[in-house]
Amino acid sequence: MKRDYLQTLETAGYTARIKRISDSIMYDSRKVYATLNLNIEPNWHLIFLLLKQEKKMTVTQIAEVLGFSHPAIIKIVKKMKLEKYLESETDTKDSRKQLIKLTKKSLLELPKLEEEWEKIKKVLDTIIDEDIIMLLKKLEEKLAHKSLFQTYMDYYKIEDNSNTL
Amino acid sequence: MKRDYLQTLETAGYTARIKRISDSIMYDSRKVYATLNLNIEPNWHLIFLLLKQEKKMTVTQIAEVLGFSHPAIIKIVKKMKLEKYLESETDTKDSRKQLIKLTKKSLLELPKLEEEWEKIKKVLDTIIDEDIIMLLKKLEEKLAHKSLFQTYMDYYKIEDNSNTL
DNA sequence: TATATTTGCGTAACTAGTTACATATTTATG
DNA sequence: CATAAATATGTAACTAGTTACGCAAATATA
Repeated sequence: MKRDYLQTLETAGYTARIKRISDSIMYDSRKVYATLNLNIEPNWHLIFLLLKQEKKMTVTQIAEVLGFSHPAIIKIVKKMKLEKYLESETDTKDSRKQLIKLTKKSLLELPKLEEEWEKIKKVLDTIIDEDIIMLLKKLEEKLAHKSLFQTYMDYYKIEDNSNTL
Repeated sequence: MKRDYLQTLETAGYTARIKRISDSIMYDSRKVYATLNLNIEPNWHLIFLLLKQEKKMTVTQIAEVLGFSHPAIIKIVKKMKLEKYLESETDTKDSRKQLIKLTKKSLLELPKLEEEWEKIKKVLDTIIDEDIIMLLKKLEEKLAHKSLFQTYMDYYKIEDNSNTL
């Protein structure tokens, strides 16, 4: 039986194929970290880069900037704190806000991590070229303008009364 | 703070962006099904299409064809069985094998479901064009030839002794 | 100023996948 | 023919995300 069956499945196929690619990159990154004995998870990379640059950020800010839900950020931060890569302090002006920042350990290990990321980047560059980056942008613009769900609702003029119940 | 921050993050950004797109499509599909009061999950679509065509398949066959791990298929099948969309029988020639097939309920509801999928397809077609499909193929070919992990290992001539421990 | 609304964080329960391990059956081999 | 290896299914424990809900603090409003 053909292994590229997904390609024959049209709609369901496209989205599954995108997910397949995305998943395989993630799980492979994980394997690379494991092989290097780095106690780091793939999605931490984003947080490191972000906080290196911005120094202190709140949960909500990180979620907003990376496009995740805030509970996702809380989970990642919690784990990174356990590994002593992050610490947080309460904002003196607004006690609801938790200011999250890199620890000394992070800053110490960052050069080594950056070296590894550079090596991973070289490998990823053999897969992801200019065309793909352009296309990512195109897709993002389409989805940023209006979500797929909203497009569907508008297309068929369905009224979303999920908020009015 | 800019919302397209991911675009500045290079390597980590690309993979996160692909995941972001893939996730948003999935969660939006889920919303569409919910709005239509269809008690169906997005990834069931693939199973329906596959079994409609192939009639009977084993867990391993489905996993192979769709590119999932076999436990993933077991989970999906289990849920679809609970909703009476699938049933299975033990292969008479090889009692290890479970032959999975659509139920009468599935066959009865399929026309209606296909109608809905056609509507969803129209909306997805406003996002996914020829360029994107071509690119998907390109990416898949690169990854099919050699996994990212293997590419990394070969690139830096690291010996994978995870199997020899 | 008192009350209502918004905002920020956190948790719970869910989905979708993975790898690693266990068990049973079938097939291959000495 | 007995034993070893491969195959098929299933379970457990894990990751990564989501939505829905609760609570407290800050802000807006009557």
